[in-house]
Amino acid sequence: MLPAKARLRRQADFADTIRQGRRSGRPALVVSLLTADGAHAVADPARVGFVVGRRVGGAVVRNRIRRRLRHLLADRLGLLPSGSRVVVRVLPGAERLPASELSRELDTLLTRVVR
RNA sequence: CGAGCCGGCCGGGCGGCCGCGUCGGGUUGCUCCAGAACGGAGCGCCCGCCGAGGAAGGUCCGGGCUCCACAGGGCAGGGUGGUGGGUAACGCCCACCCGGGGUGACCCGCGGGACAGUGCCACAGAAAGCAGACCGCCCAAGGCCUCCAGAACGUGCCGGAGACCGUGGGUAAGGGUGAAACGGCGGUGUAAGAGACCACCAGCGCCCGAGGUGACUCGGGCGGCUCGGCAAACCCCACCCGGAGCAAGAUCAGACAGGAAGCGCUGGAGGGCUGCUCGCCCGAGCUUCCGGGUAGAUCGCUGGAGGCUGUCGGCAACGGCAGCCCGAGAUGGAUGGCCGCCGGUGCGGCGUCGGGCGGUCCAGCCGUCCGGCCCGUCCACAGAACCCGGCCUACAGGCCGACUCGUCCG
Repeated sequence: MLPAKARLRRQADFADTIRQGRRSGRPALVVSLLTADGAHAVADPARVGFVVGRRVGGAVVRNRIRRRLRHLLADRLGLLPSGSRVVVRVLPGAERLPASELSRELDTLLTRVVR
């Protein structure tokens, strides 16, 4: 799981990241990344948030996909630029992917976005 | 053994690696406060405890809790509806009564009132509520026709019988329709019939006796002989209900910018959280439009109508007493992720082994069925958000117990 410091908590963080960040998508996921601009944020670790719409499924399904992704992101926090913010949007269908495919999808999107 | 019925319970298990949240403890890590010292706070790190459900769900009832100054009367509105009990309370639960279903264990019932009133009863049917009568049955007089007879023939007339036609009257037994048709059956009776009368039965009303806290049941007598259903139509009766909801509410921090119009300042605008009204009370601001700002932290927040065991009372729901235990508190929202093994159950596999049957004289081979093993696949419904008591809905599979019916054995 993600430690508490690495989570996006505020509505404004989500809105900024999705609107201004670099975005890359696949049929299952969409990843947005916003790198830190000011010098004040360089010391902070990267922070991650998830958007799972109601169309994905019921509460149980949405919780599960979010947990799986959170575990995957926790292993990859070191790859992200420090101070950056990441939002992962989950599209319907992602919950049916097996673990290996889900991690592969996430990796391609992350490398594309980080560049 | 088979079929059924009722109740209770579980709803994956074990292991490896890596993680998350609250709380408690430690800290020779870093920063800050305080500084003589003990120390305190935050961020880390280490250790330990605990960490989703039977429905956490739908949000349909009932409460606790919080705020609305007090929570008063009437009307309106809403809800409930056999009886007795349980409970904080309920629309819930238990027991019983009544009605219906089942051979039975059991199951089902939104179960007050239709002489307080208004209204409705589709289709069919003559007629759907208070009286009436479509077909039919019967009687009377009339018209017309046929037949018989008056010893023969023709015509007419008188008499008798019958069919048909319309008229007047008597009937409600029969027909047919319907969810429901003015009691059922037998007899007396009659022109035909009819509770017109009689016996029995059903139903209604009244009285008496017995049992029960009661709903009600059982028994006896009398009466007039019979009077439909729908209140989940309005309605009537009895009882219950103030409103909003944890985004309740409280504290702290922080931000901003006001302007215009209208009404009013104690003979009073406006307000007291569903409407109207009476009463009581608060009361100097209120309403609309334009423009601007904030939506952070802490508390509420989990120990409670709490669980488990024993015992006593009670048919039971449940309650009393005693002992033991502490079982989530997140806030972009923890309670998990990846993998392996085991366990289930159904499906597929022409994979493999064994057996039965059929084809061929046999072996072999082929077809089909059953069982074991292996491989693959599948293993439900569903995620706490202030907390409880219920209801309803969803749900793969499994376990336990009581009882009923049928068959067989002793």
